[in-house]
Amino acid sequence: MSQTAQLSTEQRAALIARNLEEVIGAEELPALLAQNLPLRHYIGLEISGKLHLGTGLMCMQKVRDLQRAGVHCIVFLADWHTWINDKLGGDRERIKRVAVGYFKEGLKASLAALGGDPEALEFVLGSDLYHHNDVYWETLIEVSRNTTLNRILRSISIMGRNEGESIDFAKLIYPPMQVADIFILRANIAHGGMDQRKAHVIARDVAHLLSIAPLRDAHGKVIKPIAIHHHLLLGLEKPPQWPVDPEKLRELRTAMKMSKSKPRSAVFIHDSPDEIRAKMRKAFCPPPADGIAFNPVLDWAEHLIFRNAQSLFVPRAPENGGNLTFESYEALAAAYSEGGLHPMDLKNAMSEALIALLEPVRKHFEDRAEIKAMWAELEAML
RNA sequence: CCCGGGAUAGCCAAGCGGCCUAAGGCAGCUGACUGUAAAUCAGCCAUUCGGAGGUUCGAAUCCUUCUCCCGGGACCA
Repeated sequence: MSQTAQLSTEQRAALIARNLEEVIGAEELPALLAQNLPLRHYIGLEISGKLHLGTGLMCMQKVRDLQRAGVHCIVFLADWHTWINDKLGGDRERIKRVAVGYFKEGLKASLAALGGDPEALEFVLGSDLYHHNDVYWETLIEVSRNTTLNRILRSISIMGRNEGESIDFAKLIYPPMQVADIFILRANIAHGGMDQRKAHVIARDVAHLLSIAPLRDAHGKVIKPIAIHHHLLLGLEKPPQWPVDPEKLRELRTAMKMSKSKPRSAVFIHDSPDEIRAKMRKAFCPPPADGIAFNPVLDWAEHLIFRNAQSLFVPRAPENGGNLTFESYEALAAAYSEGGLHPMDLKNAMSEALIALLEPVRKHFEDRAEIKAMWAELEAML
């Protein structure tokens, strides 16, 4: 905190807003910071399987930034949302155990590896938040009263569902619950990947319509939560249409995000070095002639490696030109585009860089029997 | 509770009494080719058709029953 005290409002705002895909309500941020109000952040995570780099690193990278900016960070372990979405077999007691066991450990280890403070990170379990909490349920109804069915239907389509596919009614309760979570946790900053923007936008739209638990600033004025959305890492697979239509690039990137249900698309935070190398070797990595607009390996270099390391070292055999070091993503992308870096050398470099970045996380899971046991319990549920 | 439709591999899906130790597609796996992946080519991938009975020389295919899913209706003091 002493470090925070030395940061100017501008510096804090810059830390909060950096490396994001978008900040909704950016213009409200300086005023909020100037009030010296203790800021609260929230990111809600459904307990739905092994932690991949999108959750472990992309989310926690931002948490680290926020902590440095003096924001109190909260991970909301959404066990009810897991239940609603039929994940992990629906055994609620086990979901809870996995949430507070595996998920918490994995996220703390990831945050620590990225230079954040895991001890300062607050974890709130959905079940605990909802238990005997009238204000929560009242807010859920208030949010629902101020949202239309059409809007809810639109917002659930992002949960990986296809049009026309039949769903049970509980799925419709999911988005308003997510919105209520934000207000009941009194989060000034709602954080998630780009796939979370619909729920966050609803939260902002209803913010001024709530009477039970509105969000207020230091002067008691009702305010909207600021929504920050990080980049969704590309999965390592080839997209369905290739080459990609530049017009559709944005939606394709969302559709092609890393996913735990497509094991080839994702690297998990505790993958072994050999697993990481194998996945990288199989990754879709189009040659420079095809452009670099859609290249998962470069995407990871930009969003994971250069956000956490000064450089990327490329080990190369002498006959292929010898070793290389890149100091920035721009330099790397330029070299790749010009054909000065072979895809395989890029992959090798990325494998080793990721292995190094994840080394503390892997050790955390390997060294302690009880943590390994949590991981084993989760694997058994998949 | 009633009527109707359905249940075939991870997913989609053909077959509707013998040629089914079940077509095809997607996904996946292995190999070839590329100094990566992709693309392409070759190979592998359900002894079994939601469960249990029965009819028959013979059933995924017909009958009975149970379970589950979908659509609709009924109930609504």
